[in-house]
Amino acid sequence: MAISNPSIAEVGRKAKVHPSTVSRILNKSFESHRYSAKTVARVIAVAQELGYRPSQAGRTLRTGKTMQIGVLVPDITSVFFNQFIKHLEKKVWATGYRLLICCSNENAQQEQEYLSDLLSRGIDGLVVAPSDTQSCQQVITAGIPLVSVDRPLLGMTVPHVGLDNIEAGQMMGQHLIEMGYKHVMAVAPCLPNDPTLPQRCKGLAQGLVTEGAVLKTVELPSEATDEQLNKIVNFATAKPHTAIVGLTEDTTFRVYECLRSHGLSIPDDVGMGGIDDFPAARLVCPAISVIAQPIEQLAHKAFECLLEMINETEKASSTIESSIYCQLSPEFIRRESL
Amino acid sequence: MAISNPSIAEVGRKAKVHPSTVSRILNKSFESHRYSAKTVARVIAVAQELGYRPSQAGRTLRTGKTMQIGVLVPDITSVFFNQFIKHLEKKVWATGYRLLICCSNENAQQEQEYLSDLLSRGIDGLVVAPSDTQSCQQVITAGIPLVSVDRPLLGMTVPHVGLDNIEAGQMMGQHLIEMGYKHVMAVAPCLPNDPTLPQRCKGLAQGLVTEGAVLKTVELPSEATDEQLNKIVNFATAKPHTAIVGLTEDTTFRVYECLRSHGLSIPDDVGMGGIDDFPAARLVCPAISVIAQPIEQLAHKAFECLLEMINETEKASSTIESSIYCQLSPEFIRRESL
DNA sequence: TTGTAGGCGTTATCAA
DNA sequence: TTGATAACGCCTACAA
Repeated sequence: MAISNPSIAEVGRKAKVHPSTVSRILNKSFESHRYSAKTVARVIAVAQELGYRPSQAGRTLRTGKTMQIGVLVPDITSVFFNQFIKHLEKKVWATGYRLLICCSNENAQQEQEYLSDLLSRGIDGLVVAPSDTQSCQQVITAGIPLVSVDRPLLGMTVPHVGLDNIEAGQMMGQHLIEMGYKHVMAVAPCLPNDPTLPQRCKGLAQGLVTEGAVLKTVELPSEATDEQLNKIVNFATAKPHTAIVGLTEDTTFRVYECLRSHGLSIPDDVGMGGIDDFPAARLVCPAISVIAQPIEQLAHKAFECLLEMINETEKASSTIESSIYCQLSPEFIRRESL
Repeated sequence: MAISNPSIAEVGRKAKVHPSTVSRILNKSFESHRYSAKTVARVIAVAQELGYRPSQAGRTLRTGKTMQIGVLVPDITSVFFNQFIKHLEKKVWATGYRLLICCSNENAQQEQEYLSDLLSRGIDGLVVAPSDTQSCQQVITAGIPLVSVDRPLLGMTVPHVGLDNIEAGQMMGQHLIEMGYKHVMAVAPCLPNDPTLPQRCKGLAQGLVTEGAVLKTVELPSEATDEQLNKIVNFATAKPHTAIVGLTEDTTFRVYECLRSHGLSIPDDVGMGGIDDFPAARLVCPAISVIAQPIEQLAHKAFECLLEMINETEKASSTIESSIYCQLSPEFIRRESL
């Protein structure tokens, strides 16, 4: 029997004042109403004594605001989104908002349902790393402030905060040629709706500007077959000056695991690098050189952007200049594998 | 300007029926009210057309249920809680509930505030891995169904689902003596309120039953000083047949990193093991032998237990037999470091 | 300095 | 087979 929380009415009854008085005192809204210090003290005391806690449901119904922000990411177990959420949460909490975290598992239908549910529960804004192009349409239609992170929603004038993936690829490519690698294989996860992957590839190609450099791209499914793994190993051992680049933390992890299980020596037999950093990359031996994202900055920018939109929609000034497209610079972390 | 969703009233207006009719049709609550197929179809069509979405706030105010479940963990970035949440979420979603995820950062005050906030927003139940002994008191007082996971709330008759930590320690200890190790150091994080750590130690001691076996325990703060790290290295190199056991994934990671940076060879110079598994443990070379938890099962049991309590409190049958204490068995994963 | 009344969206109870 | 009404807890324009 969930003990029903005391309402504003009960506090008022016990303090011998009208509920509205309680509301104003507890919310410190004294613009047009000033109360005697005695009353204020009494009301606060009673509220404390009764353990009064405002009902968000009531408040939301009245004000239309939930003070909740939705976050939809494709995968909550990846280090990147993990950290992102952690930073976002810290920032968000400080402003009184709370996070409603959702995980689409890279599944378009699940994403749709999740968003629909969020809209139903009520959110004041949404931060999304979309795994589907269309799922956010309903959020836009509902007029809820929206920011995409990591993966942009191409052609949808939604503000975006993410990595400069071209630059990330270039950085890696340039380092590769500096180290004398010529044959490079980029390994990508099978995510046709993730526009960051072709961009990273494109950057990689742009960075690999030297006589006879070759870039090959291959997709590695989540449950890779021996055939697919062999393809990578064959590439790695076929020629000298060969390097493999994982385009995401997951692919980097799995490729590294594969190369090692085949007894290949890194970086002697083959070079190895990755885009996105993760703890294991520095623990393994040889440690893996990676391109890291400024995750905290990403989270901060995304929330600042969202907050601005929320405040604007409140003022109904609707200066929908929502063409913010923020690209942050990556950082190369040199370790031992390249 | 967040477009206000159509309400049940607007659907009713357009479909020429009373709001309550809409409500019952959309909720399929036809026990005492049967409507003509024509009306039903029309209402559903209009709802669809208008893009009607029920307002959780209104519903909550009326029913007292939020269909939200709080999850409070000390650290969202640890692999263990990560996976736990992932599994929990999948299970919870299927029953119509949603997760409100909170991260206390091992901070008692933050935990208090979080819980207070959750109570204010309204949750139908709470799954908590407490980092403080008292913070859950307010949840109990509020009469909200509660289950602790991982870390039990000692002496508080709150249902618990967690690992059999004694058994986990024993398993590790037994393997240690089988492999001929005699001098063992257990490395723990500085978490005085985590009762699983002493239990893991206790089990370890119980497992180390052999002539001349020695168990030493040391705490490793989050930002370890050189002195603390040297202490570990000195222990590792002082005598033969020495092994180090990380009591959590974090300590295991850091100790391994430290041993390696000091050029120690594992397992030749020193053995290394850990309680709790994590991806990096199998990627490093030598791979780390660990005790793994049945995380998915943990999440399932915890939710089943919570759901039962929620349904019971609803029926107000209040058979508060809440003395469930569920301990799951660990699994030893032999790799190369021991 | 305090009170009053209305309504946010929903559903349960009662009536027709 | 359908409708009317009240109430959940809160906030706020308006009145005293």
